[in-house]
Amino acid sequence: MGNESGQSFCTNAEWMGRAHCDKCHIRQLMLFSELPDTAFEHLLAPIDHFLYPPGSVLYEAGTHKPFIYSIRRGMVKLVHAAQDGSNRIVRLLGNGSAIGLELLDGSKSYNHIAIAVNQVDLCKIPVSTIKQLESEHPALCKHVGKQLQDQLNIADQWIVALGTGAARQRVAQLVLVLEEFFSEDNGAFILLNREDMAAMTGIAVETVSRIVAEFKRQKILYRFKDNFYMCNVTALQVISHHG
Amino acid sequence: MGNESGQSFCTNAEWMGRAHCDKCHIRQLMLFSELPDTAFEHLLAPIDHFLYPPGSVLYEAGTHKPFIYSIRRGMVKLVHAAQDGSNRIVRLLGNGSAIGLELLDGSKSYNHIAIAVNQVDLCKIPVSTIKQLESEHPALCKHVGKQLQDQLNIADQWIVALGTGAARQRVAQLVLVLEEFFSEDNGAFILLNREDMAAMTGIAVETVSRIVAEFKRQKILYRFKDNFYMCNVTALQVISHHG
DNA sequence: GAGCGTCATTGAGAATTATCAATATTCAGA
DNA sequence: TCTGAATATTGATAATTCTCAATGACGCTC
Repeated sequence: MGNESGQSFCTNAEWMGRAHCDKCHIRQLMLFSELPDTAFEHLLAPIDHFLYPPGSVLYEAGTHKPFIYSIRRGMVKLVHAAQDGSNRIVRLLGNGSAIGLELLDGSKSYNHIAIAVNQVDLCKIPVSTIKQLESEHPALCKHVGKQLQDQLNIADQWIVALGTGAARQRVAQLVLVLEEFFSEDNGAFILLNREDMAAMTGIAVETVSRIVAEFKRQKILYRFKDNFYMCNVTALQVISHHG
Repeated sequence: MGNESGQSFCTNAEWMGRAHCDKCHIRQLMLFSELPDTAFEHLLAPIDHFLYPPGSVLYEAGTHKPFIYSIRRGMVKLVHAAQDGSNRIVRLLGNGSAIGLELLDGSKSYNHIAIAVNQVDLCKIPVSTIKQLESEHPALCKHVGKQLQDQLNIADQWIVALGTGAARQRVAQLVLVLEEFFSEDNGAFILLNREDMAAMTGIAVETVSRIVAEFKRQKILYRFKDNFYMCNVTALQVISHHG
């Protein structure tokens, strides 16, 4: 089931150096917002900064490397693998989200497989460092709680939006989620491959493909550049609510 | 959309008196486990103890009464109401779970409608009291985080088990969830009505009914007493994994 | 115990979706 | 630019599920 060899899954990850949280320009978006600069002066274990190419496995369910990850930029999918080999994508997380937090609650292993969807820029934080910072700065605990509450809200939205209604409604909702949470500055977003879209909505790949192709023909969804797409939000909202 | 009148939804709730957390015999199961008895000596706002009959609305989405609830005994469903009037049950929570925690993260209103499924025995805790206790006992924050992590795990399980696969598999999973988390001392559990089962699995009521009736005919599911049922776990597991 | 309302079950046909198979498109690398 | 592999689209049919409608079962009140 899990990988027992002990070697890293991420031989292709690029080490970007030691993280300098005190100088991090996006810290206010991250787990360590509101901690003072001085908090990072005497860390027992260092925080490292990595760049993972698309498709990298950040961690596997059942493994127990003592790290949590804070996503600086990029998209990560959390996958549940069933016994029969089928996969279900449970959550899609992006800039500012922290993953692997289950380790802070005494869980001995990760609950999901975490895979980079596009290039992912993240900080790898030892659990011991989090515990040290939490003991020195109780406010951190509230930020961990906020992360969890955010993810709970996302999970609820997932259940409601992607788990209810006909296939066309679900795909419309999925595109809306991508548009809302993962569009770039130019307003365009990466359209995931059909297999991933199927694994998010619980629909067969071919059905997803048919619906996406239909949206494209109707110009509700259109390619902007490369793998970036744009969509007609209003039209998709109508579809998602009625069919 | 929401109820704007300001009057309580729960005119039928029975007040069981002021809670005495320091003497609570199930405190170790609840939100306040590990807090010292002395923590409850000078509460600014009191914690009250209520008994709600089945079907009571504990709170409504969009409302903002400043209370969170700790379930001592009973089952509560968290419901998301869609614009079109359809409902989706997002989560089912029982003994020891806390609900309404979104208020602690600055959310101005509840995220769901919370409804008692059977008789529910709970403590109603003012948000100000939680904040007071949190400031005096930072450890409480970790317990809130644990609650959130637990609920996140439940939500993930919901997505995987009840949102994937054919109707028969989902209903089998649902019965297994009821058996695992909500069975009484005698091993029997309440079988929800078909409408609720449909709202949990995203399946039509009639389809749920057909499948439940089929399980009954196959003696995989059988009535124990009153509205309490028992099931053949092994058979349901086989169905849930294969069909 | 009869009547009544609510909920569960069943039936039949329509609509949706899955499955298997073929074709088209895209993209990376030679 | 060509080629091959991977991915996306489309077609045809089978299976599943939804919908509308009718019937049955159960508890409650009078």
